[in-house]
Amino acid sequence: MADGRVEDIYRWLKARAVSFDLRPGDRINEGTLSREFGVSRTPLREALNRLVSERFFEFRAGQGFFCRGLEAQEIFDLFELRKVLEMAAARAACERASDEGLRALREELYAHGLETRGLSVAEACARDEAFHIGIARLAGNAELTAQLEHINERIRFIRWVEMQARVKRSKKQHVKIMEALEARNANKAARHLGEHIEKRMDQILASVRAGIASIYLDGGEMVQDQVLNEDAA
Amino acid sequence: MADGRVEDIYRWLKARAVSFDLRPGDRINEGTLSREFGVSRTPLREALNRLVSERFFEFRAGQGFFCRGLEAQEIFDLFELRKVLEMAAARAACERASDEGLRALREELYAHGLETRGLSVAEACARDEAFHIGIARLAGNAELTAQLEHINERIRFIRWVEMQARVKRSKKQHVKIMEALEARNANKAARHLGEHIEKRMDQILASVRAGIASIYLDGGEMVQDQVLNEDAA
DNA sequence: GTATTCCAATCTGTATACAGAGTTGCATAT
DNA sequence: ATATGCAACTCTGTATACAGATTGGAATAC
Repeated sequence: MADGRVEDIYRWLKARAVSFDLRPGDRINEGTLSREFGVSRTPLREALNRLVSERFFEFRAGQGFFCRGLEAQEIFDLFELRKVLEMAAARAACERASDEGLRALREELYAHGLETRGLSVAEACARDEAFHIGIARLAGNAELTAQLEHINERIRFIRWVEMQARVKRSKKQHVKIMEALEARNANKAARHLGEHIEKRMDQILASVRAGIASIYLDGGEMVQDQVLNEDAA
Repeated sequence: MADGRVEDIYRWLKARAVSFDLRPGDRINEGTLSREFGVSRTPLREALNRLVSERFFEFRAGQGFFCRGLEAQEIFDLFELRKVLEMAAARAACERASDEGLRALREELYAHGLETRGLSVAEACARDEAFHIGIARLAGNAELTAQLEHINERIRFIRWVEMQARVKRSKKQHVKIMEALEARNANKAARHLGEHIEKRMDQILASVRAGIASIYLDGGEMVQDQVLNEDAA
């Protein structure tokens, strides 16, 4: 006993929900899913209940669990929330970050954060997230960091879709943000970050539409596995 | 079947965790607790799993569930996060709120939000939260509002402790915030809110200590049930 | 007196069983 | 041909059963 199966199921389900491998709005058949993972329904439902609290699944009494939807307004709100949190994190980092912390972030950025050719969309996105989470860590607020990580998971699919379309600016913007942080210029850091994250509703609508298309297009490869090969802008 | 017992257990457990009726760090005995609520362990564990994702309980493999701790650093981080979110909400509200929305908020504030004498700490805190959540609603970002509500639940116990000590300034500050919102002066609204929410670590430490004392002082009444009778400041 | 080891009781983690609600599909009637 | 009702099946929601882990305590050794 005592080995945590729930933890494994939880991660497996979350990964499938993040990537919409389970389609938006789909009803979860507990029997099928538990057989698929080789466990009973009990721990499966425990994992699902955790994910309900994290908004990756919905629960409707008498009907069971459903995969989260993919709605533009929700994504828009999450991007706005992310912007608020990251700008606050950058300001706090300018005040509080240790010099070693800043140096480590810069080194990581220059070592792995600026070259995306040959990477899959998922890998490139992970490195982008790593830089942004790195800033949040420097702000020294664990709750803010955790909340940001959660938001990243919820918008990750849309970020994959966007990233497939265009990578270009990200790298230059990251360098500018890093420079502002090292100069401990809170206003500049926050401004660059804000512009970097800001999305208009029409952009999000387009990405959501593209995302839905790719979810229901069974033939092709998954978005996150596409390999990037643009020249660095 | 089909009636959601899990939902009821979830609310019951959350209420007990919010008020530290279950003491910080306490191990949860599933058998005892399920008998106490009159259900089996299965739905109890489903509810607990939800609350693990919401940080009201911890889960340690092989040992089961534990009530959340009460640690000053976490509370401090949550207050800081709350400040960030509320200031952003106020700015957004100044831009986007409808005139009717603002009017409704003001009327609610003047009707029920300014008189605390005779109220219990829990009631006074609920009215304070209602005003702040009202601002967030005017900002029109459902994710931000939900996140703020969640933070409020996690810091509510400490707010009860604080409120028992002093009520005074809140009311005047609320009036000032309301006036800034109606003037759609984003900087002023954000500044007043920021000052209103800001806490120093030493204040939080004092409240946490007072809170822990009141949790383990079995004799007295619970903090949240104390009745306020100060003159309005 | 203190530390250690072993045993018993307890409790967790998961599977399974079961009851009730919902759904699907076929057969029959109009 | 369409609609309706009944029956079989499926799936959810919860209880219970059971195996393995953990904890607490007593007994023993030092």
